[in-house]
Amino acid sequence: MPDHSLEKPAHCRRKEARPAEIIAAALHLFDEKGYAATRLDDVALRAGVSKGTIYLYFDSKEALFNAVVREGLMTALSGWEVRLANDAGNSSNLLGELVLDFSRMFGSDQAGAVLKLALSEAGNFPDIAHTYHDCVIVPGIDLLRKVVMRGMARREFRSVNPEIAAHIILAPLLMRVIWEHSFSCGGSVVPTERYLAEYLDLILEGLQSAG
Amino acid sequence: MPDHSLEKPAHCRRKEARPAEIIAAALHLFDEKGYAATRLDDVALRAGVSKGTIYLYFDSKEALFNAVVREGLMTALSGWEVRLANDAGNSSNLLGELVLDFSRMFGSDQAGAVLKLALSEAGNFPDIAHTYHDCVIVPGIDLLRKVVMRGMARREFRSVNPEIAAHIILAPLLMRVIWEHSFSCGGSVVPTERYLAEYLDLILEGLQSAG
Amino acid sequence: MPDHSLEKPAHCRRKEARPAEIIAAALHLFDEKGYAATRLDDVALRAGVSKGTIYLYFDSKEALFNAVVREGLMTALSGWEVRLANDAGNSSNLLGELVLDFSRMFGSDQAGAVLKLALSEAGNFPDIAHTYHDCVIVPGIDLLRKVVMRGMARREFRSVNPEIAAHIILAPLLMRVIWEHSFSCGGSVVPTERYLAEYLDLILEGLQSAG
Amino acid sequence: MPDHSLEKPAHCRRKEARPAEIIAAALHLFDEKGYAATRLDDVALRAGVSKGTIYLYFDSKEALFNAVVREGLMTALSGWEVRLANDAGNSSNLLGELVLDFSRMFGSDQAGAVLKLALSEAGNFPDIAHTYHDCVIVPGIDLLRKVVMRGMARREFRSVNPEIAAHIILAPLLMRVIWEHSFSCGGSVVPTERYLAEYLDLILEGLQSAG
DNA sequence: GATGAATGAGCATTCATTCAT
DNA sequence: GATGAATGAATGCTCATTCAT
Repeated sequence: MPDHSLEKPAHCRRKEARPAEIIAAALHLFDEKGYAATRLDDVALRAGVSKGTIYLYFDSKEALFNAVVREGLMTALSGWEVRLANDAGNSSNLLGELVLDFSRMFGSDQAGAVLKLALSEAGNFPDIAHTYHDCVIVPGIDLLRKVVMRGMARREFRSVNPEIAAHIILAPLLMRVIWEHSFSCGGSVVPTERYLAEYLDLILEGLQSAG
Repeated sequence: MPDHSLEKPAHCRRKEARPAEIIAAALHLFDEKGYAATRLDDVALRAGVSKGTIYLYFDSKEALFNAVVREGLMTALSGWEVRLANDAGNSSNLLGELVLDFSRMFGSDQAGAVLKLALSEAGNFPDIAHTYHDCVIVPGIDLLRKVVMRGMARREFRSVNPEIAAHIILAPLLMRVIWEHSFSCGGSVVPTERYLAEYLDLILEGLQSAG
Repeated sequence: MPDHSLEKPAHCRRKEARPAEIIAAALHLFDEKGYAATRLDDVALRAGVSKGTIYLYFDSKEALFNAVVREGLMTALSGWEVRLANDAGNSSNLLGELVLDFSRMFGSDQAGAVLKLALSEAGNFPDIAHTYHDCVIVPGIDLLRKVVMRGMARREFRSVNPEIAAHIILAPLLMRVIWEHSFSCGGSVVPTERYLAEYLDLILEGLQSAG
Repeated sequence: MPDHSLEKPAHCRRKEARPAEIIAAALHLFDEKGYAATRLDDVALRAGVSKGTIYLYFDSKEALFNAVVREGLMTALSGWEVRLANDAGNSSNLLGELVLDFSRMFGSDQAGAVLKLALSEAGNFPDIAHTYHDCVIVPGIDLLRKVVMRGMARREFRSVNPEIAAHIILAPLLMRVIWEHSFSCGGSVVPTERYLAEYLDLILEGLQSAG
């Protein structure tokens, strides 16, 4: 046990940090055990606060859950809209980089866990499912569709339904996230690098082959 | 009170059907509300039995959950191993039909719901996750890999990593199931027919294009 | 400890008796400690059931409180309306007997405790206060007013405002109940018999003196 | 931030007034919601101080409650002992004025609320009940008894038990206070003026009628 | 003195599980 | 076999109280 004699007592840590600490602890446990099976005592323990403290910042367990998911929404793909408008390069490269960005985003604990959570608990929290859908899925699909359309416009890609193509491109990325949060103990899956490379190869070939 | 002397007593009606009825009721509710949020009272109500009766057939709520998932495993893709060994046709068609079969399977309430359940509750029930993985996912991936390898062997498909390709082919199908069980209220998504057609087109193009 | 070996096990006692047993236990404790300070554990203990059993019969603590009060309403002064219509006797005697009846009613544990409860908790449970007012106070005042009016009509009583007179006649009776439920430990108050005799004497003198 | 250097710091404003402000806020809320249902947060809010400040002046919630009731005791009928000793007038008038004084006293928010409180919470705070009894009820009854005895001594009133008569005279006054604090929403009750007039008429007639 | 963030014991409520009928 | 009343451990939430600032 480290020596705390020089530190400030726990209950004096800055008020501003608390909500984030609690959210982080809650996200971890919600992801691990699901909403219903997570006890607020455990969240408190993990956040290093007492149970009552959670209620200083969140009205209820459900409100905490909401905050957890909403917090995860913010990490979205900012910057891509601008880049899409300006980038002069090849659409295949663009798509490849976008896919990599998605992968990085969901690879971080937070966004991946929130995705898993939103999908798992959608039945009990329709509002959250809706919010997640509108704030993460729809913009993601949008970005992909725009890249596909850009490729089609520039004759780099053959003619496909861009909406559906976007869904199909996104699916393996999301699936992989769910995978890792559901069967993580499974161990020896294909490493992300190789998976992405093969995946991009297949997708791009499918899109480009008109050429 | 009517005279039932000539009928079987009501509680003997379908003695053997009981477990299946309970499982069906449980699947419905587990799918709708998740494991933890489902009350055995509600399962009993929906199955038309008393709460105590559930315990005649299942040792505990968890045992019931196990039975629900295990029941869903049985519907798997039987027949395909044989067909793969004998079919002389074109691998693209074969893949197309296999994909259609997956889609039909998961489109049924049961298998789709079990997939959703297995993924959602994997964190709390590693055994179930493991079982589901071994009994559904692995065989499914196996089938797909074999078709891909068959296509490659017959020079119908270009050279890809068959394991990864199988995952990528499966992903949009699974994703779609999850989608429907999570955001079902969303309503106006792309219809399955169109989705599958575009999806097959993209995948096959990606696989074949070496030609 | 008595020998229970020949009795039925506790949880098999007849279903119909339970609510009444729980209500009786709750009334006792609500009266003694007030609504908020009464723990459902204690109610359960006193009723000889487990805490969960209370919830088989009542939706919540508040619902139990409602039932307790509503139960106390039923003991009202039935029979008096008929008697008032038929009795040919002297109004003073009639009033004396009615007062005695009130006193007996509120002297029983139940009605007195409910009166105390309804008054004490009126602030937090306006509905209950309202119900109590309508079902107990108003009919009680009504009865008294009718007797006063009867006495006035028969020239036995002088002319007073019957509504107000009824309130004033009732007040010492109610006050005594509250007294006993509030300062009961006080001990040596005036005995009920003497109190009622003096009270009736004063009241009747006040009413009759026109003569 | 404005410059307060010439003013007293805000938190020093009315240092000595604080306890009284807290007591007033507490009385209001205790009266409205009862002791148990009143949160110290709300008391603090209403008193315009922080929760911790309450503990600068009162050791505990119960201590605050004690202070609230004790504060209410002080407004008692001072001056009447002297008046009783000296007044040469008619006892009926004297009783009438005393009753009016009681009515005025309990009509003020404070004394009425404290009466209601003392009665409602007597079960949980026997000490307070005892104190209230000794400091308010007993002196009040005493005053009334003395007036009754004075009237009897002067042959203005007939012979009654003065102790019991005092209780009966007090009862409608107290009852009315309880009424207003319990069913206040009721609205259209008899106005105090009329009530008191009729009440005095009845009581005095009852006392005097020997004449 | 005054504050308000933090605490944690306490309580209402739920629900899987049992068992006498 | 089937029932459903009864159980009690588990858990979300509240609020009086404390104490570093």
